[in-house]
Amino acid sequence: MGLREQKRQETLSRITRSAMELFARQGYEATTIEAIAAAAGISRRTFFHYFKTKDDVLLSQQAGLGEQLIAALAAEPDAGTPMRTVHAAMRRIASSYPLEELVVIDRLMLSIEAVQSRKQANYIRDEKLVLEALRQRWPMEDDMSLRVTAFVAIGCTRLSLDAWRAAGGTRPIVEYLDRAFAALTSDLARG
Amino acid sequence: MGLREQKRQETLSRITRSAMELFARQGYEATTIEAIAAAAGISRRTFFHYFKTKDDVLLSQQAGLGEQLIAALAAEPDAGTPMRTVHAAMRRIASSYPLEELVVIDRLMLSIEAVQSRKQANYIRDEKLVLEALRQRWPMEDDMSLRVTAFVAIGCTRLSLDAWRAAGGTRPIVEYLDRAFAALTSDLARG
DNA sequence: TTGCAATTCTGCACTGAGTGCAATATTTAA
DNA sequence: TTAAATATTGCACTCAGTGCAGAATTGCAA
Repeated sequence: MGLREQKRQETLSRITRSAMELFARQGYEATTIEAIAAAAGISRRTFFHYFKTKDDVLLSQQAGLGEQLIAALAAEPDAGTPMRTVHAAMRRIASSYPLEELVVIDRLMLSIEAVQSRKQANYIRDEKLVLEALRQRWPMEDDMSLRVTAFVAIGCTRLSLDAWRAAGGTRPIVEYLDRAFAALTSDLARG
Repeated sequence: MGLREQKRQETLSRITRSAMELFARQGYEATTIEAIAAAAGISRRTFFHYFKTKDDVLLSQQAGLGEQLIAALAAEPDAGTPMRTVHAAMRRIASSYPLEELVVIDRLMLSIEAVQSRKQANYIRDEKLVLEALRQRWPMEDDMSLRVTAFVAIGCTRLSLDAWRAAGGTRPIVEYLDRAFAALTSDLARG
Protein backbone atom coordinates (compact mmCIF):
# COMPACT_ATOMS: atom_id res chain seq x y z
CA MET A 1 0.00 0.00 0.00
CA GLY A 2 1.51 3.29 -1.11
CA LEU A 3 1.78 6.42 0.96
CA ARG A 4 -1.17 7.92 -0.86
CA GLU A 5 -3.57 5.12 0.06
CA GLN A 6 -2.26 4.99 3.59
CA LYS A 7 -2.88 8.67 4.15
CA ARG A 8 -6.31 8.33 2.68
CA GLN A 9 -7.20 5.62 5.17
CA GLU A 10 -5.90 7.71 8.04
CA THR A 11 -7.86 10.76 6.97
CA LEU A 12 -10.98 8.67 6.49
CA SER A 13 -10.77 7.27 9.97
CA ARG A 14 -9.99 10.69 11.41
CA ILE A 15 -13.14 12.05 9.79
CA THR A 16 -15.40 9.28 11.04
CA ARG A 17 -13.95 9.34 14.54
CA SER A 18 -14.26 13.13 14.81
CA ALA A 19 -17.77 13.04 13.41
CA MET A 20 -19.03 10.28 15.68
CA GLU A 21 -17.59 12.02 18.70
CA LEU A 22 -19.20 15.33 17.80
CA PHE A 23 -22.52 13.66 17.00
CA ALA A 24 -22.50 11.95 20.38
CA ARG A 25 -21.52 15.09 22.23
CA GLN A 26 -23.69 17.75 20.65
CA GLY A 27 -26.16 15.90 18.44
CA TYR A 28 -26.36 15.33 14.72
CA GLU A 29 -28.10 18.49 13.54
CA ALA A 30 -25.96 20.73 15.69
CA THR A 31 -22.78 19.33 14.19
CA THR A 32 -21.85 21.12 10.98
CA ILE A 33 -19.57 19.69 8.33
CA GLU A 34 -17.40 22.73 8.98
CA ALA A 35 -16.88 21.47 12.54
CA ILE A 36 -16.22 17.89 11.50
CA ALA A 37 -13.65 19.02 8.96
CA ALA A 38 -11.95 21.25 11.50
CA ALA A 39 -11.79 18.43 14.06
CA ALA A 40 -10.35 16.09 11.43
CA GLY A 41 -7.82 18.68 10.33
CA ILE A 42 -9.04 19.05 6.76
CA SER A 43 -10.97 21.66 4.82
CA ARG A 44 -14.72 21.64 4.46
CA ARG A 45 -14.34 21.00 0.76
CA THR A 46 -12.16 17.97 1.31
CA PHE A 47 -14.79 16.37 3.50
CA PHE A 48 -16.89 15.99 0.37
CA HIS A 49 -14.07 14.10 -1.32
CA TYR A 50 -14.50 11.43 1.32
CA PHE A 51 -18.27 11.40 1.87
CA LYS A 52 -21.00 12.41 -0.50
CA THR A 53 -23.25 13.60 2.32
CA LYS A 54 -23.27 14.03 6.08
CA ASP A 55 -25.65 11.09 6.37
CA ASP A 56 -23.10 8.85 4.72
CA VAL A 57 -20.73 9.21 7.66
CA LEU A 58 -23.29 7.58 9.91
CA LEU A 59 -24.38 5.01 7.36
CA SER A 60 -20.79 3.94 6.81
CA GLN A 61 -20.68 2.80 10.43
CA GLN A 62 -23.32 0.20 9.73
CA ALA A 63 -22.15 -3.29 8.89
CA GLY A 64 -23.78 -4.49 5.69
CA LEU A 65 -26.11 -7.30 6.70
CA GLY A 66 -26.48 -8.38 3.09
CA GLU A 67 -22.75 -8.79 2.53
CA GLN A 68 -22.37 -10.64 5.81
CA LEU A 69 -25.15 -13.02 4.93
CA ILE A 70 -23.74 -13.71 1.48
CA ALA A 71 -20.36 -14.50 2.98
CA ALA A 72 -21.92 -16.82 5.54
CA LEU A 73 -23.95 -18.43 2.79
CA ALA A 74 -20.84 -19.24 0.79
CA ALA A 75 -19.46 -21.11 3.77
CA GLU A 76 -22.48 -23.40 3.99
CA PRO A 77 -22.35 -26.85 2.32
CA ASP A 78 -24.46 -27.45 -0.76
CA ALA A 79 -26.67 -30.14 0.71
CA GLY A 80 -29.98 -28.55 1.75
CA THR A 81 -32.77 -26.47 0.23
CA PRO A 82 -32.27 -22.71 -0.11
CA MET A 83 -34.37 -22.01 2.96
CA ARG A 84 -32.55 -24.59 5.03
CA THR A 85 -29.15 -23.27 3.96
CA VAL A 86 -30.08 -19.66 4.60
CA HIS A 87 -31.45 -20.56 7.98
CA ALA A 88 -28.15 -22.14 8.98
CA ALA A 89 -26.20 -19.10 7.76
CA MET A 90 -28.44 -16.78 9.72
CA ARG A 91 -27.93 -18.72 12.91
CA ARG A 92 -24.19 -18.55 12.41
CA ILE A 93 -24.30 -14.76 12.04
CA ALA A 94 -26.68 -14.21 14.93
CA SER A 95 -24.44 -16.21 17.25
CA SER A 96 -21.44 -14.01 16.58
CA TYR A 97 -22.88 -10.53 16.54
CA PRO A 98 -20.82 -7.64 17.86
CA LEU A 99 -23.59 -6.35 20.03
CA GLU A 100 -22.39 -3.38 22.03
CA GLU A 101 -21.14 -1.36 19.08
CA LEU A 102 -24.31 -1.93 17.16
CA VAL A 103 -26.49 -0.61 19.93
CA VAL A 104 -24.59 2.65 20.41
CA ILE A 105 -24.66 3.56 16.74
CA ASP A 106 -28.25 2.44 16.53
CA ARG A 107 -29.38 4.73 19.29
CA LEU A 108 -27.78 7.66 17.48
CA MET A 109 -29.41 6.73 14.19
CA LEU A 110 -32.83 6.46 15.77
CA SER A 111 -32.85 10.19 16.34
CA ILE A 112 -32.34 11.23 12.73
CA GLU A 113 -35.25 10.70 10.40
CA ALA A 114 -33.37 10.79 7.11
CA VAL A 115 -30.64 8.47 8.33
CA GLN A 116 -33.14 6.10 9.89
CA SER A 117 -34.95 5.93 6.57
CA ARG A 118 -31.83 5.08 4.67
CA LYS A 119 -30.85 2.51 7.24
CA GLN A 120 -34.18 0.81 6.89
CA ALA A 121 -34.03 1.10 3.14
CA ASN A 122 -30.75 -0.75 3.38
CA TYR A 123 -32.65 -3.80 4.53
CA ILE A 124 -34.40 -3.89 1.22
CA ARG A 125 -31.12 -3.41 -0.61
CA ASP A 126 -29.72 -6.29 1.44
CA GLU A 127 -32.67 -8.41 0.47
CA LYS A 128 -31.97 -7.73 -3.21
CA LEU A 129 -28.31 -8.63 -2.75
CA VAL A 130 -29.19 -11.91 -1.09
CA LEU A 131 -31.78 -12.67 -3.75
CA GLU A 132 -29.14 -12.29 -6.45
CA ALA A 133 -26.78 -14.61 -4.58
CA LEU A 134 -29.54 -17.18 -4.20
CA ARG A 135 -30.41 -16.98 -7.88
CA GLN A 136 -26.82 -17.69 -8.82
CA ARG A 137 -26.53 -20.61 -6.47
CA TRP A 138 -29.89 -22.19 -7.25
CA PRO A 139 -30.62 -21.18 -10.84
CA MET A 140 -33.25 -23.88 -11.32
CA GLU A 141 -35.30 -23.00 -8.27
CA ASP A 142 -38.67 -21.26 -8.59
CA ASP A 143 -38.11 -17.48 -8.50
CA MET A 144 -40.88 -16.71 -6.05
CA SER A 145 -39.47 -19.31 -3.75
CA LEU A 146 -36.08 -17.59 -3.77
CA ARG A 147 -37.74 -14.24 -3.23
CA VAL A 148 -39.47 -15.37 -0.07
CA THR A 149 -36.27 -17.02 1.12
CA ALA A 150 -34.30 -13.77 0.81
CA PHE A 151 -37.18 -11.95 2.40
CA VAL A 152 -37.26 -14.32 5.37
CA ALA A 153 -33.49 -14.16 5.70
CA ILE A 154 -33.25 -10.40 6.09
CA GLY A 155 -36.61 -9.99 7.77
CA CYS A 156 -36.17 -12.52 10.52
CA THR A 157 -32.78 -11.11 11.36
CA ARG A 158 -34.25 -7.64 11.63
CA LEU A 159 -37.18 -8.97 13.65
CA SER A 160 -34.93 -10.74 16.11
CA LEU A 161 -32.78 -7.65 16.55
CA ASP A 162 -35.93 -5.64 17.26
CA ALA A 163 -37.29 -8.15 19.73
CA TRP A 164 -33.89 -8.47 21.35
CA ARG A 165 -33.61 -4.71 21.73
CA ALA A 166 -37.18 -4.40 22.98
CA ALA A 167 -36.43 -6.99 25.65
CA GLY A 168 -33.45 -5.01 26.90
CA GLY A 169 -30.78 -7.04 25.19
CA THR A 170 -30.24 -9.62 27.90
CA ARG A 171 -30.68 -13.02 26.24
CA PRO A 172 -28.61 -14.03 23.20
CA ILE A 173 -29.91 -12.90 19.83
CA VAL A 174 -29.89 -16.35 18.30
CA GLU A 175 -32.63 -17.30 20.73
CA TYR A 176 -34.93 -14.66 19.27
CA LEU A 177 -34.02 -15.80 15.81
CA ASP A 178 -35.08 -19.34 16.59
CA ARG A 179 -38.31 -18.12 18.08
CA ALA A 180 -39.03 -15.97 15.04
CA PHE A 181 -38.49 -18.95 12.78
CA ALA A 182 -40.58 -21.26 14.91
CA ALA A 183 -43.44 -18.76 15.10
CA LEU A 184 -43.34 -18.17 11.37
CA THR A 185 -43.39 -21.87 10.57
CA SER A 186 -46.20 -22.81 12.90
CA ASP A 187 -48.36 -19.78 12.12
CA LEU A 188 -48.15 -20.46 8.43
CA ALA A 189 -48.79 -24.16 8.87
CA ARG A 190 -51.94 -23.38 10.86
CA GLY A 191 -53.00 -20.53 8.54
CA MET B 1 -66.31 22.72 6.17
CA GLY B 2 -65.56 26.42 6.43
CA LEU B 3 -64.10 28.61 3.74
CA ARG B 4 -60.70 28.39 5.42
CA GLU B 5 -60.50 24.61 5.25
CA GLN B 6 -61.86 24.56 1.73
CA LYS B 7 -59.23 26.98 0.49
CA ARG B 8 -56.54 24.98 2.22
CA GLN B 9 -57.61 21.84 0.37
CA GLU B 10 -57.60 23.67 -2.91
CA THR B 11 -54.15 25.10 -2.33
CA LEU B 12 -52.84 21.72 -1.26
CA SER B 13 -54.08 20.07 -4.40
CA ARG B 14 -52.75 22.93 -6.53
CA ILE B 15 -49.31 22.44 -5.01
CA THR B 16 -49.22 18.69 -5.54
CA ARG B 17 -50.56 18.93 -9.07
CA SER B 18 -48.08 21.64 -10.04
CA ALA B 19 -45.24 19.76 -8.41
CA MET B 20 -45.99 16.42 -10.02
CA GLU B 21 -46.32 18.05 -13.40
CA LEU B 22 -43.00 19.85 -13.06
CA PHE B 23 -41.28 16.73 -11.73
CA ALA B 24 -42.53 14.74 -14.69
CA ARG B 25 -41.57 17.43 -17.18
CA GLN B 26 -38.14 18.53 -16.01
CA GLY B 27 -37.12 16.06 -13.33
CA TYR B 28 -37.06 16.22 -9.55
CA GLU B 29 -33.72 17.89 -8.90
CA ALA B 30 -34.23 20.50 -11.59
CA THR B 31 -37.53 21.57 -10.06
CA THR B 32 -37.01 24.16 -7.33
CA ILE B 33 -39.54 24.91 -4.62
CA GLU B 34 -39.52 28.43 -5.97
CA ALA B 35 -40.90 27.07 -9.25
CA ILE B 36 -43.49 24.86 -7.59
CA ALA B 37 -44.73 27.75 -5.50
CA ALA B 38 -44.94 30.02 -8.51
CA ALA B 39 -46.88 27.41 -10.49
CA ALA B 40 -49.27 26.95 -7.57
CA GLY B 41 -49.71 30.68 -7.15
CA ILE B 42 -48.29 30.93 -3.64
CA SER B 43 -45.08 32.21 -2.12
CA ARG B 44 -42.03 30.06 -1.50
CA ARG B 45 -42.50 30.46 2.23
CA THR B 46 -46.08 29.28 2.10
CA PHE B 47 -45.04 26.06 0.43
CA PHE B 48 -43.40 25.12 3.71
CA HIS B 49 -46.66 25.65 5.55
CA TYR B 50 -48.08 22.79 3.49
CA PHE B 51 -45.10 20.44 3.21
CA LYS B 52 -42.17 20.05 5.53
CA THR B 53 -39.82 19.11 2.69
CA LYS B 54 -39.78 18.72 -1.07
CA ASP B 55 -39.64 14.95 -0.63
CA ASP B 56 -42.92 15.03 1.24
CA VAL B 57 -44.79 16.14 -1.85
CA LEU B 58 -43.83 12.91 -3.57
CA LEU B 59 -44.34 10.76 -0.49
CA SER B 60 -47.81 12.18 0.01
CA GLN B 61 -48.81 10.63 -3.31
CA GLN B 62 -48.23 7.17 -1.92
CA ALA B 63 -51.19 5.35 -0.45
CA GLY B 64 -50.42 4.15 3.06
CA LEU B 65 -50.30 0.37 2.85
CA GLY B 66 -50.37 0.09 6.63
CA GLU B 67 -53.57 2.11 6.99
CA GLN B 68 -55.21 0.21 4.16
CA LEU B 69 -54.35 -3.11 5.74
CA ILE B 70 -55.63 -2.05 9.14
CA ALA B 71 -58.91 -0.96 7.61
CA ALA B 72 -59.24 -4.24 5.73
CA LEU B 73 -58.39 -6.11 8.91
CA ALA B 74 -61.20 -4.42 10.81
CA ALA B 75 -63.64 -5.69 8.20
CA GLU B 76 -62.63 -9.32 8.70
CA PRO B 77 -64.67 -11.53 11.06
CA ASP B 78 -63.15 -12.58 14.35
CA ALA B 79 -63.09 -16.29 13.68
CA GLY B 80 -59.58 -17.28 12.56
CA THR B 81 -56.01 -17.02 13.78
CA PRO B 82 -54.10 -13.74 13.27
CA MET B 83 -52.23 -15.13 10.28
CA ARG B 84 -55.38 -16.48 8.68
CA THR B 85 -57.23 -13.20 9.20
CA VAL B 86 -54.36 -11.11 7.86
CA HIS B 87 -54.06 -13.36 4.85
CA ALA B 88 -57.71 -12.81 3.99
CA ALA B 89 -57.36 -9.04 4.40
CA MET B 90 -54.31 -9.01 2.14
CA ARG B 91 -56.13 -10.87 -0.59
CA ARG B 92 -58.98 -8.40 -0.42
CA ILE B 93 -56.58 -5.46 -0.87
CA ALA B 94 -54.56 -7.08 -3.61
CA SER B 95 -57.71 -7.76 -5.62
CA SER B 96 -58.74 -4.13 -5.65
CA TYR B 97 -55.50 -2.29 -6.27
CA PRO B 98 -55.50 0.92 -8.33
CA LEU B 99 -52.65 -0.19 -10.52
CA GLU B 100 -51.97 2.41 -13.17
CA GLU B 101 -51.56 5.34 -10.81
CA LEU B 102 -49.22 3.41 -8.59
CA VAL B 103 -46.88 2.56 -11.42
CA VAL B 104 -46.50 6.11 -12.71
CA ILE B 105 -45.63 7.55 -9.31
CA ASP B 106 -43.41 4.60 -8.61
CA ARG B 107 -41.33 5.15 -11.71
CA LEU B 108 -40.74 8.74 -10.65
CA MET B 109 -39.76 7.72 -7.15
CA LEU B 110 -37.28 5.17 -8.40
CA SER B 111 -35.11 7.96 -9.72
CA ILE B 112 -34.64 9.79 -6.43
CA GLU B 113 -32.48 8.12 -3.84
CA ALA B 114 -33.70 9.97 -0.78
CA VAL B 115 -37.34 9.55 -1.69
CA GLN B 116 -36.86 5.91 -2.56
CA SER B 117 -35.30 5.37 0.86
CA ARG B 118 -38.17 6.96 2.67
CA LYS B 119 -40.66 5.03 0.61
CA GLN B 120 -38.99 1.80 1.54
CA ALA B 121 -38.67 2.90 5.14
CA ASN B 122 -42.42 3.38 5.05
CA TYR B 123 -42.81 -0.37 4.70
CA ILE B 124 -41.24 -0.77 8.09
CA ARG B 125 -43.43 1.96 9.51
CA ASP B 126 -46.42 0.13 8.02
CA GLU B 127 -45.27 -3.07 9.65
CA LYS B 128 -45.17 -1.35 13.03
CA LEU B 129 -48.66 0.06 12.51
CA VAL B 130 -50.03 -3.36 11.66
CA LEU B 131 -48.23 -4.93 14.61
CA GLU B 132 -49.92 -2.46 16.95
CA ALA B 133 -53.31 -3.24 15.46
CA LEU B 134 -52.68 -6.96 15.86
CA ARG B 135 -51.63 -6.53 19.47
CA GLN B 136 -54.83 -4.72 20.26
CA ARG B 137 -57.01 -7.31 18.58
CA TRP B 138 -55.20 -10.38 19.94
CA PRO B 139 -53.75 -9.26 23.27
CA MET B 140 -53.22 -12.81 24.52
CA GLU B 141 -51.26 -14.00 21.49
CA ASP B 142 -47.52 -14.60 21.67
CA ASP B 143 -45.72 -11.38 20.73
CA MET B 144 -43.20 -12.96 18.39
CA SER B 145 -46.05 -14.63 16.60
CA LEU B 146 -47.73 -11.27 16.01
CA ARG B 147 -44.44 -9.78 14.87
CA VAL B 148 -43.96 -12.38 12.17
CA THR B 149 -47.59 -12.00 11.14
CA ALA B 150 -47.19 -8.26 10.61
CA PHE B 151 -43.92 -8.91 8.85
CA VAL B 152 -45.49 -11.41 6.49
CA ALA B 153 -48.43 -9.12 5.87
CA ILE B 154 -46.41 -6.16 4.66
CA GLY B 155 -43.59 -8.20 3.17
CA CYS B 156 -45.66 -10.51 1.00
CA THR B 157 -47.60 -7.56 -0.36
CA ARG B 158 -44.36 -5.82 -1.25
CA LEU B 159 -42.97 -9.02 -2.73
CA SER B 160 -46.00 -9.58 -4.89
CA LEU B 161 -45.91 -6.00 -6.15
CA ASP B 162 -42.24 -6.46 -7.04
CA ALA B 163 -42.83 -9.74 -8.81
CA TRP B 164 -45.86 -8.34 -10.57
CA ARG B 165 -43.87 -5.33 -11.77
CA ALA B 166 -40.91 -7.50 -12.80
CA ALA B 167 -43.26 -9.64 -14.89
CA GLY B 168 -44.55 -6.59 -16.76
CA GLY B 169 -47.79 -6.21 -14.84
CA THR B 170 -49.93 -8.47 -16.96
CA ARG B 171 -51.50 -11.00 -14.59
CA PRO B 172 -53.54 -9.89 -11.55
CA ILE B 173 -51.57 -9.07 -8.43
CA VAL B 174 -53.54 -11.38 -6.20
CA GLU B 175 -52.10 -14.28 -8.16
CA TYR B 176 -48.57 -13.30 -7.14
CA LEU B 177 -49.71 -12.90 -3.58
CA ASP B 178 -51.05 -16.43 -3.52
CA ARG B 179 -47.85 -17.74 -4.99
CA ALA B 180 -45.76 -15.85 -2.43
CA PHE B 181 -47.82 -17.34 0.37
CA ALA B 182 -47.67 -20.83 -1.05
CA ALA B 183 -43.91 -20.66 -1.56
CA LEU B 184 -43.36 -19.32 1.92
CA THR B 185 -45.47 -22.02 3.50
CA SER B 186 -43.96 -24.92 1.65
CA ASP B 187 -40.36 -23.71 1.91
CA LEU B 188 -40.68 -23.32 5.64
CA ALA B 189 -42.39 -26.65 6.07
CA ARG B 190 -39.56 -28.35 4.20
CA GLY B 191 -36.87 -26.23 5.95
C1' DT C 1 -72.63 45.37 9.27
C1' DT C 2 -68.80 46.16 12.13
C1' DG C 3 -65.10 45.22 14.91
C1' DC C 4 -61.89 41.99 17.07
C1' DA C 5 -59.47 37.58 17.53
C1' DA C 6 -57.45 33.72 15.27
C1' DT C 7 -55.24 32.05 11.25
C1' DT C 8 -52.83 32.23 7.19
C1' DC C 9 -49.73 34.29 3.89
C1' DT C 10 -45.69 36.75 2.72
C1' DG C 11 -41.08 38.92 2.51
C1' DC C 12 -36.67 39.07 4.46
C1' DA C 13 -32.65 37.60 6.34
C1' DC C 14 -30.10 33.80 7.75
C1' DT C 15 -27.79 28.99 8.25
C1' DG C 16 -25.95 25.11 6.32
C1' DA C 17 -25.58 21.28 2.71
C1' DG C 18 -23.75 20.31 -1.49
C1' DT C 19 -21.31 21.51 -6.21
C1' DG C 20 -18.18 23.36 -9.94
C1' DC C 21 -13.99 25.31 -10.88
C1' DA C 22 -9.38 26.59 -10.95
C1' DA C 23 -5.18 27.11 -8.37
C1' DT C 24 -1.98 24.94 -5.27
C1' DA C 25 0.32 21.10 -2.98
C1' DT C 26 1.66 16.36 -2.66
C1' DT C 27 2.73 11.73 -4.36
C1' DT C 28 4.23 8.57 -7.89
C1' DA C 29 6.98 6.84 -11.42
C1' DA C 30 10.55 7.44 -14.71
C1' DT D 1 15.16 15.62 -10.47
C1' DT D 2 11.24 16.23 -13.19
C1' DA D 3 6.78 15.63 -15.25
C1' DA D 4 2.37 13.47 -14.83
C1' DA D 5 -1.23 12.05 -11.72
C1' DT D 6 -3.84 12.80 -7.88
C1' DA D 7 -5.29 15.25 -3.52
C1' DT D 8 -6.36 19.43 -1.14
C1' DT D 9 -8.04 23.91 -0.79
C1' DG D 10 -10.56 28.39 -1.29
C1' DC D 11 -14.10 30.76 -3.52
C1' DA D 12 -18.36 31.62 -5.33
C1' DC D 13 -22.69 29.86 -6.09
C1' DT D 14 -27.48 27.41 -5.77
C1' DC D 15 -30.96 25.78 -3.15
C1' DA D 16 -33.46 23.65 0.95
C1' DG D 17 -35.19 24.79 5.12
C1' DT D 18 -36.17 28.05 9.38
C1' DG D 19 -37.38 32.08 12.43
C1' DC D 20 -39.58 36.21 12.71
C1' DA D 21 -42.64 39.95 12.24
C1' DG D 22 -45.94 42.41 9.72
C1' DA D 23 -49.80 42.32 6.32
C1' DA D 24 -53.89 40.02 4.67
C1' DT D 25 -57.75 37.01 5.32
C1' DT D 26 -61.25 34.51 7.73
C1' DG D 27 -64.36 33.39 11.67
C1' DC D 28 -67.27 34.90 15.14
C1' DA D 29 -69.97 37.71 18.20
C1' DA D 30 -72.53 41.71 19.11
